[in-house]
Formats: sequence, structure tokens, C-alpha cells
Amino acid sequence: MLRREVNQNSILQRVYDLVRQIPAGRVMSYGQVGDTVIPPLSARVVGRIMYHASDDVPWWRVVGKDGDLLILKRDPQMARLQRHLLAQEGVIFHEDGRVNMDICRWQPDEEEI
DNA sequence: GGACTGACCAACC
DNA sequence: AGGTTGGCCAGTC
Repeated sequence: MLRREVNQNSILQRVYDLVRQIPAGRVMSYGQVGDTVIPPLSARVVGRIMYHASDDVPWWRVVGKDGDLLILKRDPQMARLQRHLLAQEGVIFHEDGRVNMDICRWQPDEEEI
């Protein structure tokens, strides 16, 4: 019982919970997610967590800081899926295939869109 | 229970 | 202007 609730819920659940709150058509960077959930949480950990994401988590709304679809390095096919899903939600892309972060970046503070 | 692994990121060649 | 390095730290083996 005395086990810290933080560990009990695990970082995993917290990250999932935050990602679920990202509205359609908006994205967050890995580093931003980590910084929002628990300040010292590194972006790298968030990336690992996304790998285990279940289908009910909109993992595709998490991209690299510059809007790059970083999954591209690991699995180009999945990057294509991610781009499709984002485009379907109305996310604006640069010609390079990167997400336009200036327009689509989202943070919990701006609950009112 | 120590060592390895990363959907990262920034700094440095 | 592109490759390498190092820090980051929760999971997994």
C-alpha cells in the first residue's frame, strides 16, 4: 500500500493518458510529452513507451521535435501509415513530409482551442 | 539485480 | 550538411 502511486500507475499509464488527451489534428513532440508528464522524463523513454502503445492510444499524434516522423528510421511503412492518419485529421505537412509544428503543436495548457 | 535497449535530442566533429 | 557521441532513464532479459 505504501508503494508510491507513481510507480504503481507507472510512467506508462501516465504517458498513455496524456497522449489520449491530444485532440485530433494536433501533435506533440516526444520531449514535450515527457516534460509534461514528469519533468525529468527523457524523450527517449517516451519513444520506448510509444512502441508498446495499444490501439486505443493515438500514438501517431506524437512526432519528433521538428515534426519529423521518427519511426521512418525504424519502419518506413509505419511512417506512411502515421502520415496518412495525421493527414486524415487535417494536420498540415511541409513538402518534406514533416508536420508543421507551428500550426499543429498542442499542449495541455491550451485546453480551449 | 546488473547489463542491454531504445518511435529522442542536442552537441560535436 | 551529414555522421558520430553522449546523456537520458524506464522496461526488459
